[in-house]
Amino acid sequence: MSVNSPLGAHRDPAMLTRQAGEDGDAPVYLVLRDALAEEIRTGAAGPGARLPSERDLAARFGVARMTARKALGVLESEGMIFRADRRGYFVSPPRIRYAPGSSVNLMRQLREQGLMTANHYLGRQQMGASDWLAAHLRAPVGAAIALERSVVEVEGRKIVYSEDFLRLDLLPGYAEAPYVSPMTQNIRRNYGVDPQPAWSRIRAATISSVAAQHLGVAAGTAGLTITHVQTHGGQVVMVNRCFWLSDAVDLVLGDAPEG
Amino acid sequence: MSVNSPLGAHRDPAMLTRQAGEDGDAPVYLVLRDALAEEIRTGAAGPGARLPSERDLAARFGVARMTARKALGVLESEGMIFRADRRGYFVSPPRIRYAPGSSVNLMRQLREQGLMTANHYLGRQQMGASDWLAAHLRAPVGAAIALERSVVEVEGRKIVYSEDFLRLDLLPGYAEAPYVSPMTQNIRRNYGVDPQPAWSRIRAATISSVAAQHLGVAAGTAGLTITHVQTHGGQVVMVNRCFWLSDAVDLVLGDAPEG
DNA sequence: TCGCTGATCTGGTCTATACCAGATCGCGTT
DNA sequence: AACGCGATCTGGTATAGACCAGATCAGCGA
Repeated sequence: MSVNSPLGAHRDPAMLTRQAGEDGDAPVYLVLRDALAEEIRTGAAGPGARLPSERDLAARFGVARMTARKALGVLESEGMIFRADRRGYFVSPPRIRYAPGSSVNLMRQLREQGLMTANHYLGRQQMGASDWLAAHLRAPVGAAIALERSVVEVEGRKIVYSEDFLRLDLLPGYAEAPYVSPMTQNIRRNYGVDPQPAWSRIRAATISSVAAQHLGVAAGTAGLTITHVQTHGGQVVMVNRCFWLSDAVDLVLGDAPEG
Repeated sequence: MSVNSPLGAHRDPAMLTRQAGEDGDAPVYLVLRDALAEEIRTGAAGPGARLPSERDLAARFGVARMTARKALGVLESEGMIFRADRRGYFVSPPRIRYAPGSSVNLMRQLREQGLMTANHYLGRQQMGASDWLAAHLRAPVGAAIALERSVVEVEGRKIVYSEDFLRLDLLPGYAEAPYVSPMTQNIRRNYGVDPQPAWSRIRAATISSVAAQHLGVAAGTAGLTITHVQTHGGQVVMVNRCFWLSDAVDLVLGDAPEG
């Protein structure tokens, strides 16, 4: 779809004037949201299609740019569209499905859904355990930790920023070995440690600024933070923390049917 | 805490001027966010304490009201504060913990955390299955459904709006009987049906306008929508859909330690 | 053809102002 | 003490304008 998209074309700028009847006292930005949602739903604009710019929409619907921006923000937080920093707004593809409780790792789950995926490895850092990390690893503050970072791209969009924290004292030789994916399998085979899922936490909040940077979204973007803790023999071996763009995913527990 | 809170008092309005050094080119609203976050963290303002108004903050920090509002919006989406419609902003209590996979029902989980809770029953409606409902219930469109609605209040704040959809053809006599809580137990004892959790879906999105209304928050507020499907003998008996204010809860899978 | 460059487009941020409606609080009456 | 009413405070919405920096793209030069 070009910038001259069908969305909003041939529209009477006055149509968004509040009517005493139908829309009652609904805010203008919600009326505009509904109009856009309807056009996305019925229109020829499929997933990935570009929406008109904020300024375009504002002009066509006869509202201020900030009002159009707010309407777009609602659609974004509903997951119907997503924005790419300074490039525009696009119609969202269907949410991918991810079962955080499953033993099948993320990349494999994605491939089983027939999605085009890429795993961008961002490198390794060695560090001492922070307060947060020490509490989660049940290790002393300052314990030697390896941090592996990566970004997962699905259908051309980066949607997950992942951090793996590994206890080096329980994984002798890890610091000298190269990165191998998938990580759990690598550890199981080469380090005599069999990490088992202990517990996970799902939190809806803005993603960290580092994550936002790597995902190419504005700081303060809404997301899901999922923390996985894996143990072996009563000891926490690794903690995985990943930041998801919240509109990209449905979390599934149990055997959900397709769709 | 009164409206004349310590937050932001005795502050030099010029302090938010962008510095070439420390803050680099961080947006003003993020600088203000950090300042407020720091004061909340270190200050005497405990959970439930009221923050200064948007206009107050704007004046004290020397920024426009919309900028102060944006900073507050970030803190809200991070879960550090929450807003009550037209009443002000308040420091958030710690997130409650909810294990959606547990067989223990929500109210009991809350009580086990020592929280003050209330379950507001909103009444019953009888209806025909919509497209969405028919798909989830694996029932024909228009099938007879009972809808039970309720709101859960924790520590004085309404944080969950819940809808239970029940297949009346599988629960003879339900339509004539009064509402009994907890629902699953009621059904198990009185209708010869033993609902078992089949699958659940967790989605981060804005909550529905109906939910927003019942929770007393602005339309378009960010939330979590959790859908539970329960079956008996291969048939879907009930579907529960609840809307959580996303800053109020941590979802837990497995045995997470305290804190 | 390739690579650079500058114009242009886009969202991101920020200001200043205005009005509305719900929530609250104080004051006066009963 | 209880009630009612209005002033005031609050966030919610909306406008119009402005500037910035990253992304993009057309066109030019090597």
